[in-house]
Amino acid sequence: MNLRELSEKLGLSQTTVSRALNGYPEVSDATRRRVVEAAAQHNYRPSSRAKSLATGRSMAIAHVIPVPARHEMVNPVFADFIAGASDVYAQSGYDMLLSVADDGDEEAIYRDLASRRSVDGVIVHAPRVDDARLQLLLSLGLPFVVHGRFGNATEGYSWLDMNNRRAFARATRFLTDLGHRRIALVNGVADMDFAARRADGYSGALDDVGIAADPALLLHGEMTEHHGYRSAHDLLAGVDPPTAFLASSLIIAIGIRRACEEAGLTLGRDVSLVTHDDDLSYFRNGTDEAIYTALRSPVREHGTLCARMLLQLVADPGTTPMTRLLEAELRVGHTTGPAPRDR
Amino acid sequence: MNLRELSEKLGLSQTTVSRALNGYPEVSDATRRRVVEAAAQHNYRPSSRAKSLATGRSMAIAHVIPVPARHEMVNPVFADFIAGASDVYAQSGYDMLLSVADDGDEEAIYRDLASRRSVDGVIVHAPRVDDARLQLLLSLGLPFVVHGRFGNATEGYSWLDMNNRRAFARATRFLTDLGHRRIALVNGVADMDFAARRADGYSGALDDVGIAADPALLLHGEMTEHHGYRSAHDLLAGVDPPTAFLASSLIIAIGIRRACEEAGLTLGRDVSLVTHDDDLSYFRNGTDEAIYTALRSPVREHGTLCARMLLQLVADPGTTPMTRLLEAELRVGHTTGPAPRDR
DNA sequence: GTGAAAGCGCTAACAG
DNA sequence: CTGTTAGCGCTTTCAC
Repeated sequence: MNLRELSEKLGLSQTTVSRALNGYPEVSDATRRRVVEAAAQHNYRPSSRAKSLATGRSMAIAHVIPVPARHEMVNPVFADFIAGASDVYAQSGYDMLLSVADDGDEEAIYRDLASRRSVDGVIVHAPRVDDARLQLLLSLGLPFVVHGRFGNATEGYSWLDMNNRRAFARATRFLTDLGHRRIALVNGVADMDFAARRADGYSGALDDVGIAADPALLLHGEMTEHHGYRSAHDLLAGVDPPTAFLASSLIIAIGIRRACEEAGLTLGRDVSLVTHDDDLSYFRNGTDEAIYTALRSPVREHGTLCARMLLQLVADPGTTPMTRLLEAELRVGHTTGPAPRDR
Repeated sequence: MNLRELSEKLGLSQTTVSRALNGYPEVSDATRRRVVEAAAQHNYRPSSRAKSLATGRSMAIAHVIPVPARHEMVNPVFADFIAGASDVYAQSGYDMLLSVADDGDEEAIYRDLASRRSVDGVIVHAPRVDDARLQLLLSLGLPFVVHGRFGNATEGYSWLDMNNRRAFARATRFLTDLGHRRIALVNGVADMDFAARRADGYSGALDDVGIAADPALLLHGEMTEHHGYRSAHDLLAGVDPPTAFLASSLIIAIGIRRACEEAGLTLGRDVSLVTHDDDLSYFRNGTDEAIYTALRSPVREHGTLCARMLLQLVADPGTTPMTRLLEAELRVGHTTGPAPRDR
């Protein structure tokens, strides 16, 4: 059923039917009622492509998520983020386009999206410290919101980020206050912006209390259980092992926990663990928590916030860039404790 | 830059330019070269909406993924599946639309997709044993492929599934052969088709070797770490605890492992663990494996296979339904062993 | 309050 | 080999 058929069936012009359905005021109440009813009855919905072509707005938003080519791994935090965003889109009548980009041909994807005009805006994931995408996106003229930031370039575009530097400085400081002096940070991939800021917060906090950062205790890698396990395992087997771990994600923390347990260490007593917690729904359920001492930062909410920002930007392209810095909440529980005196 | 502008710039008709770009044979080589070059230079790509409207094909596929409303949880296996599928789409010039459906208004989403003609086909996720969606989808006339099956309705539509029944029968039999008689199955939500088949395989295998199934050992719930942990924890604290666990997913297995470790039990010695392994990239990296005894079943590959099936269906709507049943591979490692003699 | 007509940017007969 | 023309299904002036 299309507009023409529906209007013929009603003995009205396409114009009137269209106006009635789109809430234009100049339609009589009686007509509108009749039209709306017939539309519902015949299950009529305007073709999204025809509508897009006529209005010039595609009513769709793209999310471009990077997949490190060598691992073909998708970071599950995207799932939560996307769930949050898609709520917003659904409520506003937008569709969500998902593009999985092999590291590297991301640029081609953005160009494609822009020149094919398939979406009205883009959410950019996983920005790196020094990322060519920023210039590209600005030049493309496609509204976009970044989840995170592009290194020092923090102005001239819209982004939402959590205060990674402060969060990790705070967690580090929390551990040094407990007497820990050898604290390992099992971090994400080094050129990711979030990882750089976290490393920064960590080093800064050590500096503040006069502890010389040991490069061996700062480990970069993928956000995987394996990275957490391997890093912790190796450090614990080495000389002068850390008494505390700072994990850059819940998954990494789970790997660390496994290594600690295998080494016969009890968390919160023999060794402490603080993690950044993406609030992965997969691991949470009710009040129980697998890893209890965490910097809480709900990604799903990030998704809804970014989506809202973008829709606003799309609705009014003249808007000046919006930025939003969120603070993580430090929740203390049974996986941390004072540094063991004698080891 | 649109087709009109490009053709004017070249002094050719839109038709010729369109034909040159779309690889039609009747264009002279010289012209084609000139056109292709100009298109590349001006970064021209046809508007996808205009193209869709003209051709009647939207060149997009939707994935509808359900999110249990109460948990707002997204099962990460979707991420892997989608990564696999999106590869296929990218190569064939298709876009991927992602719809996150609150349990319940899934039907509205399919109707919407169909009547707005925003996609050429749909991948259906998480079918239930008795699922109203099957009839709906058939009546909608929108090509679709189901990842899994709709209970006993295994014909008249296209699906790809793994042989859940056989896989779990096999794993169960493997454990009974090792001498286990009390085997717990920590399964997914009961009305999910995959969970029903797994329970079926499990009970059948117990039956075959003359073990009376104890209902207390069959636990249904969400695919979360918490469900695994809680189930195993409770069983281990109860009377006559199981000597082996069968986990319906890697995440569940991780929860089970935690409960076992907390109870002071060593996997593969005091208690055995076999898991269905979705091959979640998050947990895999290199050759290391967190849980080693597993029914291997690579979801990412399921994604590419389903996508290929669907594209074929879309290309030739007359195709008879395709079905594909994959076998899981049982890999045996250090998390299983004979049943402990005395407990 | 309603309708006729133009046009969004492309593809696809049909001519030549 | 190239061009002319007529849509695809909607929205949106502009008239009435």
